[in-house]
Amino acid sequence: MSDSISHELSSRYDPSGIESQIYDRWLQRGDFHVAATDAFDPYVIAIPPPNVTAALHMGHGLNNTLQDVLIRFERMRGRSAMWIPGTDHAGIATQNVVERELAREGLGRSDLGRELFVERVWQWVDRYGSTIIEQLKKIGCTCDWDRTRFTLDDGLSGAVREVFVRLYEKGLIYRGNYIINWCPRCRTALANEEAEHREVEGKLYHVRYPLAEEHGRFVTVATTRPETMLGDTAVAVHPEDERYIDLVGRDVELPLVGRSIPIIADEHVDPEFGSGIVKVTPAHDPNDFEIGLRHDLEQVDVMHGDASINQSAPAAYRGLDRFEARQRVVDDLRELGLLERMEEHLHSIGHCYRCDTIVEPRLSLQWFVRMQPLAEPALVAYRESRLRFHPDRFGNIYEHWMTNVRDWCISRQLWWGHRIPVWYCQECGEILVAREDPDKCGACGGELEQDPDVLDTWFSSWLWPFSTLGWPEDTVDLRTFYPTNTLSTAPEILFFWVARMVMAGLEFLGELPFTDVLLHGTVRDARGRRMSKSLGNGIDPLEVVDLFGADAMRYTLVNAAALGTDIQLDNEDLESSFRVGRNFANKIWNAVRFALPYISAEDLERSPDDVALELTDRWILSRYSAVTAAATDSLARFRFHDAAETVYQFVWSEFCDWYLELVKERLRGDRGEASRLAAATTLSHVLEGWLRLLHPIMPFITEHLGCHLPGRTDGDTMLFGPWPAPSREWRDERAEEAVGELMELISLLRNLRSEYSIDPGRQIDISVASVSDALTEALAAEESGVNRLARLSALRREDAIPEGEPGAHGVLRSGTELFVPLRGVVDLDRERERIAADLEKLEGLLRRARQRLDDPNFTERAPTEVVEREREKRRSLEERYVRLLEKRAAFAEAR
RNA sequence: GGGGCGGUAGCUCAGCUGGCUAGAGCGCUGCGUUCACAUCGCAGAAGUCGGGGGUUCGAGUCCCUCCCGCCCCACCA
Repeated sequence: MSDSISHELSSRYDPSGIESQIYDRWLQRGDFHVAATDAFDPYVIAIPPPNVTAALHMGHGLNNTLQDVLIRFERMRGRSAMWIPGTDHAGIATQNVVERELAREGLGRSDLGRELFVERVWQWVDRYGSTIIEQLKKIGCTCDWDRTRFTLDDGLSGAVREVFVRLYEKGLIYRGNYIINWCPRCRTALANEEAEHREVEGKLYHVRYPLAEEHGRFVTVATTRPETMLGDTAVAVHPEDERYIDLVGRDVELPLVGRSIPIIADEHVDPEFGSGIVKVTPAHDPNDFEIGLRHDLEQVDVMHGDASINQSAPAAYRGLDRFEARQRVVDDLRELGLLERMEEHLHSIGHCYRCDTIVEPRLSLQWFVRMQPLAEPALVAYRESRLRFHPDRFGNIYEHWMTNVRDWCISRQLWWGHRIPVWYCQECGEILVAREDPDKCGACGGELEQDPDVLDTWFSSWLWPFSTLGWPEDTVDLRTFYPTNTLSTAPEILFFWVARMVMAGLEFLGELPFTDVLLHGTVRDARGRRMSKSLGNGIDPLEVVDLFGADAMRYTLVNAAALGTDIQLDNEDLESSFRVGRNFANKIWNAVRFALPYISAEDLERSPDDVALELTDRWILSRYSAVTAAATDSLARFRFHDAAETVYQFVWSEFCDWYLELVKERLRGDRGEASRLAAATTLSHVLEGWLRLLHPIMPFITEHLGCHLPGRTDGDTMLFGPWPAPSREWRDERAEEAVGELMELISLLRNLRSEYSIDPGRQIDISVASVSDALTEALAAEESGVNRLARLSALRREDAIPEGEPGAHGVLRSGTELFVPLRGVVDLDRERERIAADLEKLEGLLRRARQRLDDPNFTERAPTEVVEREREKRRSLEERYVRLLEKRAAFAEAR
């Protein structure tokens, strides 16, 4: 029966077909859905909603694998694990995509008008919006798809509206004219965080402004944006700057423009920088804006929304793009002899995070959220350790941002998004902010017009952990699943999203939205560059899934993702990048394929405690127990890499390389029924156990093989555990010591074979003496296994190793000696060399051990167990040393 | 200008609270295909843990300093 199954399994693991079949089965059974009414000890993750425009990239692959590992792990541990999926409407990004599509038809958004355009975006979303959701399924994500949400659906829009109104009523939302970051290409305001500052090699222009009423005298100002001088309304010096104190109060004549502007004194000016005189453009620079307020200066905005020069500037510059205008201004200044000099200047300037256009700081009437009152509780939660970051260093970054938080510009001059719920009365100017759309002015009954702008995308995302659960309604879902537990995301959206969610959760629900924030590393290419569309160095996760399977990809990612570190993959050599995972899947496959014919449903049900365990069984059970504890602890602490590595080493190096090899003959019944039963029982138990340990990381192959174990069917699943919980009673140091020495013996014999070029097929006789108790026990239990693995024809126990006979010598750590007679083939010189080398190494170790133990500081101050370990080490080293000395003496005489 | 991260084998990286002879995978060298796996097995070579100083009985691990990469934040025009 089981034999026939094993024949179905080919010698190579081929994930294609298997994965989708298994996933469909899970879906059909509704295995990922958790109803609030049945929830037990919920464990909840809200997915970072990918943009609807997104296609899966490796960053998603990594992040969602990690979340799925956590969800599966907790689900197997018996908790109601619920993972809320969904997508983000991604205001700017999505509008851009659709505008590009329109452009190909030769249309602009204004050709359609607002309503048709938004209609068009919805069509696009309906058509492509679920792409990434389908892709997440391919990599095995077990989201509760029934709960899939979209930041622009009715429920979430309601939450956004409620929040806007509440904050407005509380005085935390206001409208005002301030300098914001303006993207001239997207033609919208951006938040501070949405302007990415990068160092750029620019120029610093030193320009002479002639003093009014004093011909031939100038002041020199420095600027990196000469075109903004068209909007200058003052020139400023530091109030204590001796050099210019006499100038304060006089006027200069603004070149090219011709208006007179005052020279003022302001603290902000740094007398050390440049000439110590600064031009003041209140409408185009945040500092100048502040200076302007202090000195009641006029604000002259010289640009249109697309950053071309507007009517406020002299005719010669109108209509020019800001960079053309810059060149023209510089040329004209030079011609007038007013350009004193130009120098190279490295400075950092903002770029639009969506289209990379250089943003223009610009005066603009926008809506803002007052952040400080929201930040305070968010800071306290962190300081009281109710909110934890992994790795914890991100806590500092969070704290710094929260402490220096600035108001949030939330209005966007776009059409795609949540319309700002504000109406302006056309008659009396009354401003209405309302939960329900009003039709007449409440004050005068006049006509109303709604604010044309929409809200920042993040203004809906920051509500995600509770808006997805039905807030502001008081739903069962909300009461059951909020707060969520873990948030996993990339560090770059710590401010955009994570920090703001914390603030929103505390403000609107009075409770943190999650307790643990996991910030994973960045996926990079072989040269260490971040993977990106523009560099074309990305890896398509679906291609990897097609080539090697989702399990191989997941294992590789998890294995590479040590907490807080970036991971490097080679986009030009996928095989080398994902080989680890692929090979491991194949190893698992073959281990099970080997085991299947020997185990039965009864073996699987029987407890190892109910059979006559032999040493090898006790050893693997002990190791299994230790590994399970370690892996469980690692997963609970977000140390995915450790968990993956621990189980990998156990499965490959201990279970496959040693346990399976040792029990082969027992499984065939060569050592009697009782022995066979113990082996089959232990094997079944441990095998299924580690399949479960691996399930969160490699869900498909483990589920597939798990369902092929005897007595198991497609109706069974690993999804709901149980998570392995081997008895602590199985920990057996004695067995680990004995089998450990057995492995040491076999390895040494293999080493000698290799060193002496003994034909691998040839069986040899060896002798052992001074055999330790542990090895005695191991040999009693596994002599035939040793004979097979080391290819021995005989293993003779002697009182002493024969002296003077030609052969190879070795001493194990315990002091056990072994001798391989090499009649006729031995090379005496070679053996002397080998012994000398061993002696030298031992001498070094022994010297260090003795030095330590001779130092009373060490024996008195170090913990007793450390001292004890050191003594044991010295004892072992001395014993081996002495034995080897004897060998050397014996060889000295041998000819 | 602040803040942070990294520098461990040829390559990519582990090494969490200081304590067995510093590990893994890949690569490399040699050997090995009779029954789970060549996507394999066995054995091997390979490391001044970036440099220097300090704390300690003991430092890859803690402190200082320097060098070399990288990142984040910041209103030096």
